[in-house]
Amino acid sequence: MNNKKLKLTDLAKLAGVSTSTVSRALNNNPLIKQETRDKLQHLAKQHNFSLNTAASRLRSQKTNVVAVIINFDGDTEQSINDPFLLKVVGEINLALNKQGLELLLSNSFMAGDDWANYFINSRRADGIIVVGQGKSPINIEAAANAGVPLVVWGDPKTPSNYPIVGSDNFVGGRIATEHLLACGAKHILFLGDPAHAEIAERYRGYLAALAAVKASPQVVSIDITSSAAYLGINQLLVEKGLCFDGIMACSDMVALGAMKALKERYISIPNDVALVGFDDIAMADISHPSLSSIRQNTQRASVLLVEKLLAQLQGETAQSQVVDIELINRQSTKR
Amino acid sequence: MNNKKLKLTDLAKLAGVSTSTVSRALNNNPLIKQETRDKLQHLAKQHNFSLNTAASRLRSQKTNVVAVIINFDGDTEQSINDPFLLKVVGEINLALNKQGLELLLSNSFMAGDDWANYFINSRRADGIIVVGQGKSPINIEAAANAGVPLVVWGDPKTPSNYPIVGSDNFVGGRIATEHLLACGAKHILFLGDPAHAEIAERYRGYLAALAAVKASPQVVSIDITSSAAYLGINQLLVEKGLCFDGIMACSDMVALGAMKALKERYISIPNDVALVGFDDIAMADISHPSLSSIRQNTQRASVLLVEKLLAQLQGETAQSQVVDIELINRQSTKR
DNA sequence: CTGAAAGCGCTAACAA
DNA sequence: TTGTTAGCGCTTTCAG
Repeated sequence: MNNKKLKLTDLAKLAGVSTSTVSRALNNNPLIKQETRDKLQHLAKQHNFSLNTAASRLRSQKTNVVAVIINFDGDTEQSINDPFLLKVVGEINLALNKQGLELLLSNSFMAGDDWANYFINSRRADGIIVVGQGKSPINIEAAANAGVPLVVWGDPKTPSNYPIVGSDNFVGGRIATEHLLACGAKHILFLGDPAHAEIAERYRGYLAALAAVKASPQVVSIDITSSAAYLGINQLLVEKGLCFDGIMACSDMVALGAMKALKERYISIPNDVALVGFDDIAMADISHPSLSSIRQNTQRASVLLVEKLLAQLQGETAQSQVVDIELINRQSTKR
Repeated sequence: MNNKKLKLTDLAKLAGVSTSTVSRALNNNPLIKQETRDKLQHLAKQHNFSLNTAASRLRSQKTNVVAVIINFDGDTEQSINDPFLLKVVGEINLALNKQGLELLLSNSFMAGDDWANYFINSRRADGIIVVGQGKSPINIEAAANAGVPLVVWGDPKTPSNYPIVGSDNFVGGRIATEHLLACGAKHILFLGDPAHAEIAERYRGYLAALAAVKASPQVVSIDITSSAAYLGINQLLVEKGLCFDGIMACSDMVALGAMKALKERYISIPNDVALVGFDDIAMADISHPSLSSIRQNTQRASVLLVEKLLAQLQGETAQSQVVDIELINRQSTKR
């Protein structure tokens, strides 16, 4: 590092041009002749010069930063360790980077309840991506109503005044259940908490598939964690014995927890109980038996989230949008 | 949101004091009488006022932001999806937040090679936390040499001019291997790539444990992913048959991949092959059989990383430090 | 304990 | 196509 941090003025002097020319050149402003731009950009690199983002943000009222909030419910054990949510964050990071945007990772601890104020008024970020609807959307709604550019990963069918991108959870729940039925399951359990927005839709899909064949539903309502699933299935087996032959789990982590409980009792998967998860996390493929799952196209969703946020930053409006889902058929449902 | 974003001047007028007083009050400067401070802070809340971070960063030359770089090797498939690294990031986020610092999530794509320039010169962040040493530390070294406040999650025994916090990987590798030996394993495989800094130490620990009982080592060098492990073990079984009775895996994901390959061939775990992983991710407990593993105290490490970074920001120096590890004994090594 | 005033480093309107 | 210049909103020195 040099003794002294250069500033734009210094670079301008070195190059024998004005500061505005350097500023424009470094920002790739087409007003500046290509040749001049190249020369100045090269000079900047040579001298290890970087624009002071604080100054340029102050001046331009624009940060090129997007805040990403992982929106957990207060009362769940689902946490920052949840592999699926983290995968989504990772892919949002990539999608943002491709647009030259940076990611400020945040959570309700830092941001409090007034997201508009914390992120936007304070010029910490230009917009917000919320990962997960949670059970109560009041913070999201408040921010959206305050006019904050904001998009949400969640269930796109939820009525809202902000764009939600996510899978068609209803269809996901339905095809998962239909697949279990096709595998011969008659008594299919729904494992998950239908109070949660996305899971509620999966549950509706499950109900629809069962209704079509006049089968009756059975819910084991548990927190979205492996261990809750493990304990829930264990308890059910103790109390009622093997009263089911299929499980539609609300997530892969939940499915894997259930699987463990079954395997410990030597209940054969898929022969005695067939199992479908949701998310298609890496572990679904590596578990034994491998877990059939509904794959969510998180990569596409991330790109869409960023696009819709950019649209809002440019004053346009954006709509909720559904991304594809796909049933991945693995050993846990093969007969 | 109000029609107009308030600024400090406006708030000062409203309160009938000077801007400096408001600035000090909001920054909790003890120069200001407690009563005045309370009054002004309350007023700010009432009017939904937030300091403009861009302006204050420009003026104070301080961002209160820490960049976190997930440092993958270019030639690995290990990715942002790796559950362990993401867990570390999550815990760093918490530790930073507790100190009032924010987390800018970054990667080599955005930051390029000159981290000092990209993050510090540009005033994007005050310091850097690097998660993972990677195979080549040149970017880290360059940044440290440039005087950037920087800490690394990695192997603390690596000689370096920057503080590294992490587990004693040598001891981890040794006690894992000793545990396998104690379970009766004679031919223990090391599954992982010893070219990687942290894994190299685990490998040394493995060698030391074997040397103590005059057992001979056998390495299957693979990329740090489940599928590489699955393929690697599969191939070994095809080519040489079951020529081992224990596996010391360099990570849980790797162990789980190996486990799948074994289970598919009806090789009993732990009776035919005992298995220990590293990291103790959530899946270790939920796999069947559950996976014995070396737990790394990532929470403690995160707190230390942040402390050491803060020390550097205050001009002090900080040393590398080891955090505890713990063998978690589960079914994959029970005999 | 509080106020006045300078200036952090950049961008963009306006001028040339 | 480039230069001149004002000012973004805050913090902090210096003065009281």
